[in-house]
Amino acid sequence: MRATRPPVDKSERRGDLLRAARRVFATQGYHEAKVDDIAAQAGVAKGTFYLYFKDKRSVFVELLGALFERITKAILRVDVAQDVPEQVKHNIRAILAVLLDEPETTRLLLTHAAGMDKDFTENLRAFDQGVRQLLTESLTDGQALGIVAPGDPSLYAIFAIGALKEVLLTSATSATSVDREAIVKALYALLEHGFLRAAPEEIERKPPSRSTVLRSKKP
Amino acid sequence: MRATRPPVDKSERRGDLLRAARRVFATQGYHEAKVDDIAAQAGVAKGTFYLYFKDKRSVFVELLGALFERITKAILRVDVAQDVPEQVKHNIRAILAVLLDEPETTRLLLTHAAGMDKDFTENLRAFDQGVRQLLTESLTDGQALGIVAPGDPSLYAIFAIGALKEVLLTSATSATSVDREAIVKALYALLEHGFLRAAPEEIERKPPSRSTVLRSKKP
Amino acid sequence: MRATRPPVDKSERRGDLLRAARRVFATQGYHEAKVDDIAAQAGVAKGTFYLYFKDKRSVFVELLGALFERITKAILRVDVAQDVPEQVKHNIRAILAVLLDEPETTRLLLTHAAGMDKDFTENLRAFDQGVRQLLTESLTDGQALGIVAPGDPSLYAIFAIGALKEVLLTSATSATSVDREAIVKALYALLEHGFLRAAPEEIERKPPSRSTVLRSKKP
Amino acid sequence: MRATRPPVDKSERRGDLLRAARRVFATQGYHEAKVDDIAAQAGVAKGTFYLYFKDKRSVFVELLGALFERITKAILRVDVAQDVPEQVKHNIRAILAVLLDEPETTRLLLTHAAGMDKDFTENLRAFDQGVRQLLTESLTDGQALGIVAPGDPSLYAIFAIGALKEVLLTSATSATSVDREAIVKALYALLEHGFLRAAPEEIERKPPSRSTVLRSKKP
DNA sequence: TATGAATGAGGATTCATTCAT
DNA sequence: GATGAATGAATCCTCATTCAT
Repeated sequence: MRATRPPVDKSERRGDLLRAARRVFATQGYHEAKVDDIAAQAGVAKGTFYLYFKDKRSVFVELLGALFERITKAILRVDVAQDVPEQVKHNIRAILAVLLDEPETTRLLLTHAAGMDKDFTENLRAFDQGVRQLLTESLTDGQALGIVAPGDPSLYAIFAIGALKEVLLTSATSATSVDREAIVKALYALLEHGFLRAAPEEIERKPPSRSTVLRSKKP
Repeated sequence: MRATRPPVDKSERRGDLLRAARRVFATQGYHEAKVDDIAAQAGVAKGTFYLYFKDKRSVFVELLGALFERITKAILRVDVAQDVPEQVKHNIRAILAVLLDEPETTRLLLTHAAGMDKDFTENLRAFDQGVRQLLTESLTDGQALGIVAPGDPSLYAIFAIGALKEVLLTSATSATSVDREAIVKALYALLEHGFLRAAPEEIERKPPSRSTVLRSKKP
Repeated sequence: MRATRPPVDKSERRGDLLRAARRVFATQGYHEAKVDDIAAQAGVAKGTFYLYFKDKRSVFVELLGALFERITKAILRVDVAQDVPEQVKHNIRAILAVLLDEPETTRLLLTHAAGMDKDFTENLRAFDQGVRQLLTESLTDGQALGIVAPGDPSLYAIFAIGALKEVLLTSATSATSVDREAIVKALYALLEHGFLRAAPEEIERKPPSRSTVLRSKKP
Repeated sequence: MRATRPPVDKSERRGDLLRAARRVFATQGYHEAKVDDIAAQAGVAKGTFYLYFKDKRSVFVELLGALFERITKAILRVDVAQDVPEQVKHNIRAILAVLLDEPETTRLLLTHAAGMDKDFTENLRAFDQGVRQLLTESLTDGQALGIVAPGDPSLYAIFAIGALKEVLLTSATSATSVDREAIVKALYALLEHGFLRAAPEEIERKPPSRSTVLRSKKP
């Protein structure tokens, strides 16, 4: 009846539970994850869970909150006075670093966060909003400087974010590991030139070479 | 025990319930949606729901199944022998038509489908897979013809899908209505040229011709 | 949400619930018995029931399974080389001991088991079959030795079982306690001589032997 | 929407439903039988059921009530001044006739009636009581005349009834048809002489014929 | 009469949370 | 702190019964 596992260094407990929760949530999703499962995964009794967390929801929120923070920190506001391409790539790289290192949390964010809760969905939207906002502003700055094409900058932000999300989702979801730098390059290339080269009239106008030039990834 | 409401108009019921379910699921998410809510929304008693659907899950599945089908039908495989840009735009337009007309179902798909069920998540992945596959193949064809940039075509597919998903999510999520044709153009422009013009020096260095011309499409 | 009742004495709970279920099932029958009733009878909350049993059906099955086992153990295969009458009486006595000590379980078996379930009915039939089979075999052995009258031994088995069942049912059903030894004797007497002495003239008319004649079915 | 099957002779309906109910109840048991099943089996709509019967329970009660009546009518009180064996056999025969002709109703009575209802169980007990009573009285009369062995006559009644019930149950339950007259003879023989011939000492004492001797045990 | 769509009471089951030890 | 037995609110689903047509 008493078990009281040797005080594993005390404050380890909370981390154990957090990690356990992350794994269980990522595997089963929020609703199929039972507090029992989390406790079992952490190797403690169910009651212990409640010594460290107010309730099931709050662990989930905490896990994603921490992720939000890390992502937020990882993103540097692009200074248009500096080397923009490098900053953009840096941001992509940084976000990938945060999220690909924690495929479980990524799964939480990208596949299980939405199905959670009305309240939390609001949270999530707020975060998304924030990121989009930030990016939109940078793009607007960029347009002023002519380094971003004219057009709706928030649409551009959405596209960029969507593209990034989808690779992350795919990576976090599939078992295969990925070549991060390849993603960085490919995504940056997309932002800079797209990947469609279909412009017949122009192709006709500019006879031989050029498409090569066009494709010449990123000078 | 009572038999109240006269059969309204007969086969309306099923449609009513389907619509009610769509709304409730979209609003509350699968788990917060109670069968009672759906019935109430449809203006019938709880038991009536079960006259038309096996269980709560099956309505959800049916709603998304129908959506999958409509999306699948909407997408035309790009024939690289034809006018590619137009076909690409057509596909974007078609998908937008299906999903922007039903923001609720779109919300189901993009925010609530994942939180459902392990089984259903599998379904969902299969659908995603299918779409990605199709697009990847088209892109591969395109590469052979030089109208798609070299590089990992499945990465391109992922980017394109992600960008599209994100606009859809944003649109379906925000109250504001959107200018579809603007989205079509902007997305197509992204695919064709990206939006970063990050190397002014180079642009200057490479005077009049191509890239400028090419890019000048939109303004 | 509350955690009330201190674990009493620990593993008592299961037994409490089992007993409670037995009583409630015996009183109300399987279908009229609500899980709430069982929990209430055991003095615990409904949820507690499910800590110890998978579902309502499984308690019922467990109760009867245990009974089947006890009955099966109680019955000794008659060794025709030994004192047969004593063995027969022993078996009667043993079965009575098992079943009269638990009138509630007996009621479960004899009046509520059949109304349960198609599946369970099958179970029940199998048990009946087994007992009948065993008895039939013994009787067949007995016939070879001339200590069982000629005739269909399975019919004899059925009669004996039926007679025993009916006393048990009557006893378990009526409030009055019974004199077990009286039952043993009376039942044994039935098996040995019947109770009808209906043909005085014939007995007189047909002097010594020919009881064969007497037996000659239907005078 | 209208179907109104051609008025199959009107009063047929009730009989159809009764027969349908009998079959369904016999097959599935009272609780697994759905009113829908009965209506379907009778080839009418569910609502029609309620035009002829107050509720589900009442059909069941009616079916068994009719059976009770037929059984009651079939049993003739034994007149000890007449040919007793023949009367006994007649009763056995009559009961078999009623019940073996309707194996379904027999199944209702013997396997599904008990699991029904508290109220109905009372009903059933009353009927059983009545039959037992009647038989007990006859046996008591018989004892006065010396044609029934001494001993508790109600116990004898119980045995006889139990033996009969069990054959009926077995017959109604197994697919194989049975030789009624064989049952009559065997049961009567049981009542008259039992089937055990196990009396070793006596066997030694009465060399040749023995079985007669054996049988002479009680009188 | 016959129909069958609609109703909603009723009950089994789950699981987050509490709290006596 | 740790434990895990106990709790009961919350929901899904079934199906006998009703009644507008």
